[in-house]
Amino acid sequence: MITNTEIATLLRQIAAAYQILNENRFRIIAYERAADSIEHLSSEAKDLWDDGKLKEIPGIGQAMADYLDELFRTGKVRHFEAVLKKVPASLFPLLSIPGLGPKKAYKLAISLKFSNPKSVISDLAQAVKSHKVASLEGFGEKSEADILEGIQAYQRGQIKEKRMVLPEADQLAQTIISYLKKLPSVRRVDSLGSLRRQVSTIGDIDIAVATTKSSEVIEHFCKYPHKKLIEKGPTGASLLLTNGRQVDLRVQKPAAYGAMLQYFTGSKNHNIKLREYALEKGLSLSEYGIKNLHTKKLKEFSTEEAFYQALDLSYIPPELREDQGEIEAALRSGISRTQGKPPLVKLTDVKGDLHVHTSYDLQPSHDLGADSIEKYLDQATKLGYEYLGISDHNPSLTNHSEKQIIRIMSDRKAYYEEHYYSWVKKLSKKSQTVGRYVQLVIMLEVDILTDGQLALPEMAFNYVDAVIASLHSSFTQEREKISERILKGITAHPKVRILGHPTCRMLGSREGVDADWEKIFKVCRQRDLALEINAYPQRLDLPDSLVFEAKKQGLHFCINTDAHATGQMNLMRYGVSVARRGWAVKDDIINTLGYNDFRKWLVK
DNA sequence: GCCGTTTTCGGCCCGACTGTTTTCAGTCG
Repeated sequence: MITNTEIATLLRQIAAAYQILNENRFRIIAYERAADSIEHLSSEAKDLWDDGKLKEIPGIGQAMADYLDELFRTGKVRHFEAVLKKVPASLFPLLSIPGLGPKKAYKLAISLKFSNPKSVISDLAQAVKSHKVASLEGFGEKSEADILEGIQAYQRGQIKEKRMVLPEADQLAQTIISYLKKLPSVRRVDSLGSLRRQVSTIGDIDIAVATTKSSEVIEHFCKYPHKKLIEKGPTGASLLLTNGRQVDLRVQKPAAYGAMLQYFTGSKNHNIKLREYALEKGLSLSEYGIKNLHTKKLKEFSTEEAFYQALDLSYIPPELREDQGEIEAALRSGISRTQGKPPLVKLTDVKGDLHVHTSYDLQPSHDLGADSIEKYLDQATKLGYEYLGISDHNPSLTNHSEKQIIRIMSDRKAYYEEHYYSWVKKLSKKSQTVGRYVQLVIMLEVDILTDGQLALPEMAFNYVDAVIASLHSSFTQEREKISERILKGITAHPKVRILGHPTCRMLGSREGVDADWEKIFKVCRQRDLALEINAYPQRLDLPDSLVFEAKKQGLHFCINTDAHATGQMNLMRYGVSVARRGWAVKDDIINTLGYNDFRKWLVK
């Protein structure tokens, strides 16, 4: 099967070929945009094709849809092949080298007669070393050195550190931010880019500083422990840290800080759409401010709020800036200013965590947690929660008879209740206030087996309030099979109320399962089931893009940490970020309900 | 080649940097 990445690569090759052939530059941009769009799709383009929905992809029109149709039917596109035949195939690998674009790569491939795409990069390195490049028109001494460095950077990139998960990036950014704040001339510091937008994985750390003494700040930044100073100029600097991570600093005077913050927060597509929108008003946007195209005057902005306001838009939270309709939405709410920003769900809205694993040994199919129920209750109290759901893994099927499992489950319920009541008792002795203790919900995380059956005998359901159903095996099943499996699992028992970490992805190590989400969402909606937004940093599952889709269909979500130790309950905020990136408001999230309402939803 | 609260034609984001140039093309974010 042809993947989105492969399609994107193919479209970028066409764009590059067209660039060399001096084709209309907007046609080139159209191909690049289509490539970006397909690469960032939340589902496989092939599946959309199956459903006849290719043209719903932004940047895919009639012509592109026809080409892709041919690609999926026959495995190739005659038009693409004809275009690619006009340029040497050996130029494409060269595009991976920083500093080389289509024109230069073409020039090199033709002039130096590179014919083998597999060896072209080492062929080029060889050519540079024997100074065959400097004499070419448009190249010089410096180009040779740059190309060599580019090849080395490319080779390093091959073994480059994986992208960071959010907490790792957060922590690193915080360390640097505290370091920068030591300087009195630093007025304000913010993270920028994907970290500020709370994207699930982060490449580089970008940081902004507002100051009137930019050179002093840059000097201070460059003294931060590092392996290599990559770049240093009047507006910022870049460091490669000893842990292999890159940090970019941008400085700006306070009066113009807002435009800079906006510009470098991105996303690229958000900024492009915003500039197009501004142009219609006769305004041109840049990192320095807003220029009136008639008077040619540049207006500066100290805050982002003022920047968006000057465009007649209500403030758009960074998590939404992905060109998914947020500008149109801000425009609508901007008509009645009082409505202000969209009421996205906040961390403080969350009233309970329904997915934690304790150390109580019920001989489970998977792992136990590290801490006792009392410790979890204490932590939930500390976090200000109204309720806590214990969702251990089900007892293993292979090691127990049905009767034994029922026994284990009944013992477990008795154990939790006993410990809960003595915990409450102890607490009420200590404090004067009566009532208002964290409520305990006895749940279970039950495997959906490969055939869609739940890994818990019918009788054992009597000992739980509700169940989270999750996949923990056979992630590579075919789309149709795994979709049926999930549907069977979530409808197998009325006590199933939540679909746990739905895609089962592991960031950086495992793709999510390939399932028919539209169908699954429909059934969840019919049965009023919640989709879990698992806040565990390697999961962040549902992914934000699917939250966005599910929300459109009116589904509810439950943000859980899946904590295996009490400390991990603090990771809730990353789940909230995912929800926000999917445009979820408080009412979309089941565990923002007060205990009584929540209980009404949970126990049917 | 895409796209539409100026919709089926005629537009299409902005600026920095760099090296090879002598006014700019190419690349990048």
